Amino acid sequence: MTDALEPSPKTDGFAVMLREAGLRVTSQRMAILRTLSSAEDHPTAEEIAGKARGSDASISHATVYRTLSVLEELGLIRKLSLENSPARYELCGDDDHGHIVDVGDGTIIEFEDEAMSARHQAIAADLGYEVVRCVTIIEARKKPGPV
Amino acid sequence: MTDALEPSPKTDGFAVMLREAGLRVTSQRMAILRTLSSAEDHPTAEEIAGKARGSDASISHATVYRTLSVLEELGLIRKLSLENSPARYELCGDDDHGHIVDVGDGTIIEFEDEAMSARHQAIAADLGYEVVRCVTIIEARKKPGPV
DNA sequence: GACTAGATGAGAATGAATTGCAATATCAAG
DNA sequence: CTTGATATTGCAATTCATTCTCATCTAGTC
Ligand SMILES: [Mn+2]
Ligand SMILES: [Mn+2]
Ligand SMILES: [Zn+2]
Ligand SMILES: [Zn+2]
Repeated sequence: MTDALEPSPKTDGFAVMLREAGLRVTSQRMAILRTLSSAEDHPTAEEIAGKARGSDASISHATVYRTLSVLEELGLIRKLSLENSPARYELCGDDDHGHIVDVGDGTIIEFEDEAMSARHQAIAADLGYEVVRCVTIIEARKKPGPV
Repeated sequence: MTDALEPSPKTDGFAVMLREAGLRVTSQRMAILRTLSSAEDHPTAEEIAGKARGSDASISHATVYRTLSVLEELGLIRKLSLENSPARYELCGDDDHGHIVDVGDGTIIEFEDEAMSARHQAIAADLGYEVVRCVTIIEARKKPGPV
């Protein structure tokens, strides 16, 4: 139940990161960052726009898209391109985590798997590459419940 | 240098699979399947349309999209939704393979990794899911070549 | 050869994302 | 605290991939 609309140590950090990148700290950018910071799920650009308007009314969707691009290049957020649906976004911690998408209802479950991440690094390294970003999406179906 | 436009044991197999699924075997569907069958890369729908028109002139792009959906549901092909670009398609063998996308030039390299696939199954199973499909995309940068 | 459900072609429509441009706001400098 | 340079924004129009509508066509069946 933390208030997503107020400054906090976490969001203040965002401001610093923007400045360090030579970008201006605008109310729109902070509102979007706060929205992502308080999101438990993986919202789409338009969902982010809707929530961000709660703290800073009338943020245009053009600004949302532009800001999301900027933040992604900055490495602050991650974009998930799922099939047949608009892209979804999340703040990134520095973990390489994967997503299970329930093909039944679209639920997204996150998971971390050290072995998998290690494999990604190794596979890329073998081919002379250095990992920039990994996307793992496991589309899966709920198994018939036990008993 | 095999001719992609002629029937072959492989493409005859496609016809059988279509019939078994209760679908009609049309020249358009076969042309698209042959195109994918001879593709070394991961073409987009429009690229597929262009090549398929070589064997069956004037296949509409609507038909290409419709056919690709049908073939995907049938499990004959796989759709890859990469970021910031139209979807790409490939025939699927029954292997769960991943893709390394060179962030420099967009090159797509395929890889198979038994350990990784096993992890996918295990992770899903742990959460009570059964894998339908896995997408692994490793965006990576070429490492400075040795000497 | 005729019938019929399924498939196609042409183009309009949709929806996500991007862009041009004039107006606005950030922030460094004075 | 002002000012000015310029990054950023809002709005609307635009692009682009993909989907849809519907009249026409065709594969498969008898
Ligand atoms: Mn969501
Ligand atoms: Mn290609
Ligand atoms: Zn996530
Ligand atoms: Zn592939």
